[in-house]
Amino acid sequence: MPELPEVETMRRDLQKAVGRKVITAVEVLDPKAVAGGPDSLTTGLAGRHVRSYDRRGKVLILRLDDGRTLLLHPRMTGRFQLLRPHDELPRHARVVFHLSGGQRLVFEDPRRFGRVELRPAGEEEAGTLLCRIGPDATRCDADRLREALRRRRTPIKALLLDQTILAGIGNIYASEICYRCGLDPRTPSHALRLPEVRQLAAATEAVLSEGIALRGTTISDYRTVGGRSGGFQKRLAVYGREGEICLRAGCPGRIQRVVLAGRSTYFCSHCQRKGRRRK
DNA sequence: GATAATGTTCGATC
DNA sequence: AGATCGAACATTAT
Repeated sequence: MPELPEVETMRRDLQKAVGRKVITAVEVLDPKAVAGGPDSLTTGLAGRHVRSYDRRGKVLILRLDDGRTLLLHPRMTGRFQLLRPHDELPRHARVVFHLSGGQRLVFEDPRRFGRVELRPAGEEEAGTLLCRIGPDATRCDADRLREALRRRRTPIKALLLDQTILAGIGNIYASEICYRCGLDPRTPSHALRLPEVRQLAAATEAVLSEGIALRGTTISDYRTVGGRSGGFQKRLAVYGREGEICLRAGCPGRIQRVVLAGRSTYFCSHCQRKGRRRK
C-alpha cells in the first residue's frame, strides 16, 4: 500500500530492472485497471521503450520514446513484479507488459483501486492521475505550506493527507511526521505559526527521505519489485503502536489512537502538543 | 462474521 | 463558494 517512499522505491527498481528494454506487447487482464479504456494501452505500445522514470507524489511517470507518458497510481494494493519466462502470473495480475528478452512486467492489484493511464505527448498533466495533485512532498516549501494552512480549520494531519497541498504523504507517514516535529495531529491547521510550519516542513522531508533510504514500509502487502519487504517498519515511532510506550527516552506516555478524516491516527499525547513543538 | 487495511473521489451538508 | 464529512469503490487478512 504505497505512499511516496514506496513509489519512489518502485521507480528506482523499475529504472534498474527494466531500463530501456523494449515493450513487445501489452495484455490488459482487468479493463478496470486502465483509465481511458483497455484499448488505449494495447494500441501502439509494441516497440516502444521507457526513456525516463519519474514520479510525483504517489504517481509513477514513465516517459516513452515516442513522447507519450504512461502514468500509474498503485492506490492501496498495486505493485509491480518482474517475472522470468517460466514464472506463473500472480493471482491478481491486472496488466502484463511483455519485454524484449522474454521477461514480463506485471502490475498486480488485489483490491483493484490502482490505475494505469497512457497520455498523449504533452498532455500528461491533464490526465485523471496528475491533474489534482500539488508539488511533491520531498520538496516541502514552508512559506507555501503556511499559506495553504492558514485559513483551514481541519486537523493538521488531515491536511498532510490532502494531495492537492503536498503530493505523496499517506496515512503512515502523516502520523510519523507529526510525531517527529512534536505536533498534535488534531491541531487545527490555522493554529500553526511560521516556526511550527518550518518544523513541519523539515520533519516531512526528513521522514520521507528516511523512508526512501530504507526502501519503504512493509506492514502487510507492500513489496519491492524484487519481492522484498521494505525496512522503515522497524523505525515507526507511533503508527500501529496503540497502547505501547513512547519510544522517546524517558517519556512515560503511551501511544494513543484516534480517527481523523476517517483514518487511524497515532500519537503520543505527552510528546505532541497543539501548536507547539517539542524541543 | 465483523472489522480494518499504507488511497482517492463523490455527493450531501454545513 | 468553499470546507468538511461519510460513504463508496473491492478484496483480503485477522
